[in-house]
Amino acid sequence: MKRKAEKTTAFIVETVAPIFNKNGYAATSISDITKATGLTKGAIYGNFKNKEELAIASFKFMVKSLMKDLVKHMDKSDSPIGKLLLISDFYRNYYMYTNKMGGCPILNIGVDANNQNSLLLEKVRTIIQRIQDQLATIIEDGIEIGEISTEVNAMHSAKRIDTMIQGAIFMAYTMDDDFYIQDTMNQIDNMIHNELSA
Amino acid sequence: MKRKAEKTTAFIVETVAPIFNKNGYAATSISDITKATGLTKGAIYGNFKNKEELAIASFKFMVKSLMKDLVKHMDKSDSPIGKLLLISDFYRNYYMYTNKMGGCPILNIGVDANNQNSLLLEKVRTIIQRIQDQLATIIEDGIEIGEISTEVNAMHSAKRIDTMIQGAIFMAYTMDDDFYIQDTMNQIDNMIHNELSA
DNA sequence: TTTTAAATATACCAATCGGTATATTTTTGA
DNA sequence: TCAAAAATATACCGATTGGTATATTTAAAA
Repeated sequence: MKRKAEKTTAFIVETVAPIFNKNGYAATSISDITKATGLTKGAIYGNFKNKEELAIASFKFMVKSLMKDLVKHMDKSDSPIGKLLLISDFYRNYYMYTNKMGGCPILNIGVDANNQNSLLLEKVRTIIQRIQDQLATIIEDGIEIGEISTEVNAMHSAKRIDTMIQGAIFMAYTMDDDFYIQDTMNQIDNMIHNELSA
Repeated sequence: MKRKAEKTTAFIVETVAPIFNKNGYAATSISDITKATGLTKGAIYGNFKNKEELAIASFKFMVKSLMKDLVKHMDKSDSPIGKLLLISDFYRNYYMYTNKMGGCPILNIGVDANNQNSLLLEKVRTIIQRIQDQLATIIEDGIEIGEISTEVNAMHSAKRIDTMIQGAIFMAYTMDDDFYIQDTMNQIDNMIHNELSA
């Protein structure tokens, strides 16, 4: 007796993740969760220690699939500049793309967890750090092969791009207007061409 | 018998506003409110119809004092370019400044209210719109007196600046790192000098 | 097919939720 | 000072909260 129905665990996470993302941690109740999954408390607490653990699993799940899609999109180019342009290109569809999962988990959970749930906040910080590290690595690769100017500070530029992206996402969702994302991605493309390119 | 002790109303709002700002609407309970104010439910519900009305009053209070300080800072210069530089200068202290009120209310309530509380969301949208309109007006004034290039789209630039500011605030608070704000304000200053100035 | 453990459902817990009706206190105008 | 009204406190409401103990069902190994 080994193989347990851990399909249920995955099913719960997939079903519940958009709810946590939309409503936030405190505003999502266990009854919301049982209602959405069609399962009972027994099933939920049989698969997760408590609400917090489920929220963390949900966040991880969303970010994982998000990053997988982003990396897949990025890999359409081999050159660092090409990859950078594909990142902004990915975010051009981000509003539509994240709508089905209740918005951007990094923004939503980042704000929600601040001063509320330190474990969740730590997860958000880790993923932001990872995104910026990856960005910086691409820029450094570009510098190495002479595609990007040697005067560029890779980590600074990575943080700038990430900051602009998050600002655009916040504005787009709060104002329900995709313009902010499109315009910011244009700006980032200009930055790549004018400030980063060697 | 007219003059009532409407001091209490103001006192409740001032005391409770940072709590709503930090915790969000759903995560702030009436008992949080009575505990913080030292008053009872009777006093709270005597001054406010319900929790939502108090949350809205709290948000309005924070934004009002925020805008008052921003405008006061801006008014240190008469020239449009000078005013724009004073706006970025204002936000250089924003992290410390908003820490005592539990973070940026526009970011916090904006994210919190989305998909949760449509009345609050509407208030956030209104204030963002107002900020951008004011910004655009300053830029238009600059164009009129020849200080800013006629090729500049005032509203577009206003939205760009606002988007970058909000991104910086999100990153600074989520990562607990003021760098994001300082660097973004440098970027905005560069934009003002290189892209906006005639 | 039967045994056994894993998975899920049911029933319950005290605590807290937002809100209200009423009692009490404080303030106010005369 | 005194009566009326305004403001606040108290006591309560049903509903819901996150969580648990136990009963039942499901599924896997023999």
